[in-house]
Amino acid sequence: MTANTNGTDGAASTPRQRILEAAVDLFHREGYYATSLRQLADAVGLQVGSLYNHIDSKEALLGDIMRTVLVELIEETEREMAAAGERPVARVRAFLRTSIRFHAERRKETFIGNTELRGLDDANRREIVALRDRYELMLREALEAGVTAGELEIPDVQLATLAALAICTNVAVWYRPDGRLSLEEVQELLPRTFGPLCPVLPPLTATNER
Amino acid sequence: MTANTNGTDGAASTPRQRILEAAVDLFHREGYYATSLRQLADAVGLQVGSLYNHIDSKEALLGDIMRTVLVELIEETEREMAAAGERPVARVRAFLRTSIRFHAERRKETFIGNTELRGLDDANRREIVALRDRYELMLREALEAGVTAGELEIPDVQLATLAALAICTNVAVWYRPDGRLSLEEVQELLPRTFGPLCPVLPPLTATNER
DNA sequence: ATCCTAGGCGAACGCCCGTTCACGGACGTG
DNA sequence: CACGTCCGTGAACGGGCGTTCGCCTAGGAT
Repeated sequence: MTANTNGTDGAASTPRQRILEAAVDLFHREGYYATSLRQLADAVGLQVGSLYNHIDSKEALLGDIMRTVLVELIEETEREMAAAGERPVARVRAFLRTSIRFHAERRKETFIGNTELRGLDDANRREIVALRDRYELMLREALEAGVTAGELEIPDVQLATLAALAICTNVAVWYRPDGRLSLEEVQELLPRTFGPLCPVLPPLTATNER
Repeated sequence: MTANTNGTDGAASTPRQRILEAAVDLFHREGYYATSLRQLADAVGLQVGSLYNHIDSKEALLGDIMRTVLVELIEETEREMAAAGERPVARVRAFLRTSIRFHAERRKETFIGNTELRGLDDANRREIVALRDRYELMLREALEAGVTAGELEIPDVQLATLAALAICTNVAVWYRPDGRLSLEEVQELLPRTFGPLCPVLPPLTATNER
């Protein structure tokens, strides 16, 4: 156990944080396997051996990045869905809005999280997959509740879950902060391409939608 | 120029075909960078040096795989859209059905095509990106035609294009031949999660839909 | 003033990588 | 039977990889 317990961000930039940031950048641009620890060391201005004062291994570094971003995604989504109230449609929309924003704002980390699963060993992979399943479940349950409440009409809830997640996840691939559409516009327009939401869009009263 | 010109499949299994098939398998399961030519040689029962009687380089092998699958995807889609007739909605649905089927049946190759772009050098990458842009354009033009014809109501055509492609591309990630739903069911149900198609589903007359 | 420790340095380790090449056998063609 | 071509063999190449380690110094605690 070398690496210290420095989690995300405290106050300034600890060496560990600078390493994590540079790793996110490199893993996103070049890919995990194509990135060497020597490149990473260069990027933070260290010798390659010194990295090991802050990380346990290259693979643990990838695991930490993926775990952190997934945990934060889940936490933010739980918060937003809770704030959206009880109505399933409002909860689904909160999920989608949060997902779109998160995948846009944290596109490097989320992209890594969706691409580099194969770089993890069994223990890490199982953990990440479990987190991802939990995230997927949050949407599926909201959709199911919508069907049960008669607010949504969905031929197959599992398929709808996969479709919605694909749309949101893909934001990390194409979104650019200086792109044609602002983040607010994307958050407003993109969910309209999700079928189950379309026919139900009008009946949602303004009081339940924040 | 070593490698012979053997394209896809002639009659039986030439060494080159066996190499391509094994490479698809390994690149899909382990990733391009994580796959070594020694693994590949083992998989086809050759020594590593012998591979070079059939390929130019590891990277050219990846490029060939990606190019082939994209070209076939475009050709099949063009054929199906042409067979669907002139009405934009029918053409959009043909695109989606073909895309879903192709990404299900060729999920290994298409997965590689969507994940390993970074493994290509500039020349190969430009070519692949150009093919992908062409594919995307086929859908966008059909959607635009639908809007112009008043058959589709789409707030932002580019966003809708990205969303639809994300849904279809993602099929390669989760589809299993022995899964809960048959390919026919997925082809029928998944497009219904694509918003713009929903309200317009009934008015399509039976004569124009094959 | 002394000690302790965190952490950077830089060399080294063993390993595996993609690629090359001289060699030799198999085999269809004249 | 001789010849040329195809192609598999197996060793070798240089280089980059992740990781380890002994050394040294700076700075806070006592």
